[in-house]
Amino acid sequence: MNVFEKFLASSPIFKNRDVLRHSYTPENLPHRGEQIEQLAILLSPALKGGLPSNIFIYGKTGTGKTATVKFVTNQLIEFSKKLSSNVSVHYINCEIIDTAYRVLASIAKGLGKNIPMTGWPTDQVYEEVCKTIDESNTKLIIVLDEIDKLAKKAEEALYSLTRINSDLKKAKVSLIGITNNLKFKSFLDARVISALSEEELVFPPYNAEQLEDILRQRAELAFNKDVIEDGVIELCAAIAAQEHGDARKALDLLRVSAEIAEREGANKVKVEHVKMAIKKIEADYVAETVKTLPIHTKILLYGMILLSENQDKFTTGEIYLIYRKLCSKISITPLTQRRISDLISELDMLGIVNSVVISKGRYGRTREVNIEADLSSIKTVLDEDYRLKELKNYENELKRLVKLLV
DNA sequence: CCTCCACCGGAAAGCCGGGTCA
DNA sequence: TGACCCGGCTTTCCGGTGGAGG
Repeated sequence: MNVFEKFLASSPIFKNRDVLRHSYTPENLPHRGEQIEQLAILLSPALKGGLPSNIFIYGKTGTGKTATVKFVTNQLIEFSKKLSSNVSVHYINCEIIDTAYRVLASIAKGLGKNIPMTGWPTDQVYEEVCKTIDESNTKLIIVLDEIDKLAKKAEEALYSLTRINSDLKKAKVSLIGITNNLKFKSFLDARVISALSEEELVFPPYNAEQLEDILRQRAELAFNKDVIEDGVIELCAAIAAQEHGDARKALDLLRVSAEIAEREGANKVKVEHVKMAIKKIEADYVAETVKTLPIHTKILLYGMILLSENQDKFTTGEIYLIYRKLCSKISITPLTQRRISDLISELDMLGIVNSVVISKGRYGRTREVNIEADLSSIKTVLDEDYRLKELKNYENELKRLVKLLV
């Protein structure tokens, strides 16, 4: 039997797993009716030959911003074809396309004009883009997803985009900016903000009930009949609702649960699979986070793990002492305590450790730290770092030092 | 009630790599 | 091409502080 044969056999659980992926845009969006309606109203002038206002959309991750915009713009395109009015939409994810140059090149490309990846001065590209847009003679709607990623690098470009209509003769451009950064407004140039947010749309987080509806709708498409046991969807929804109502998280959780069930050879997804999925997602997060940490933070964590063998809470001072020791062993120049203090806060933000500032009276004021994430997941990742390999040789010496501290 | 510990955490300046502009 | 700028990281400096012990 060919090794691939068993993987080809149709899954007892999944009917179509793509439905659970982030990239999937569903045919209807539960509990976003209001936002869809508002967006449609704002965009409708494009169909009547008018110019829609620029729109700014806020909302945390997984609140359906991108899905809603894609949904509405797709409908807009569809409808404009019926009316044979000339409307087009260009979607840009600013996390991927993150410089002024690339944004402009991307717009040009969307209209069928290729611009070399590098080489031209930006203002020449801008002129070229204007020309191209004008030639196309269309109502162009540009969607800038994750616009905060762009703003830091290319504020100037944003500004010129907001004023592009004065450089156009026939065509018209309106912009839709999307961000999950609620503080975005405060650090952007006021001119740009006021130009961009002629209209604003806010996407509130979903609550547990709404998440359940979303999950049920997708589950219907993604799974075979009756493979999801009672309580599974409710649990996924409840967990995601706790973490700011993120639909993306809820869908991930459901998908991973089902994948675990499938791998186990089970023919139903049970509540216990969800519990395993929660653990797996958590472990994956820790592994991924720790892996990408800078070396000093890794050393710091390594030290904390050593400390945690003898005590479950430690102070900044203790951590710093061990940290310096570790640095000298692998000949890396240590950072100052002030910096380490900040690194500990960063680990706290990432949810790897937990730190609280406490006062021990006569014995000073310090931060009390304990490791929150799964120890063994952290260890595994740290052991993979070649720069920390050397430390294995000093294990006994280091353990003795740690004992002395207690 | 005062002291004084052991660190917190803000401010500012230095350093460095990468990008921009004339 | 070199001067210049920018943002992230780090150091230096330092005023501030909750509460156990006197």
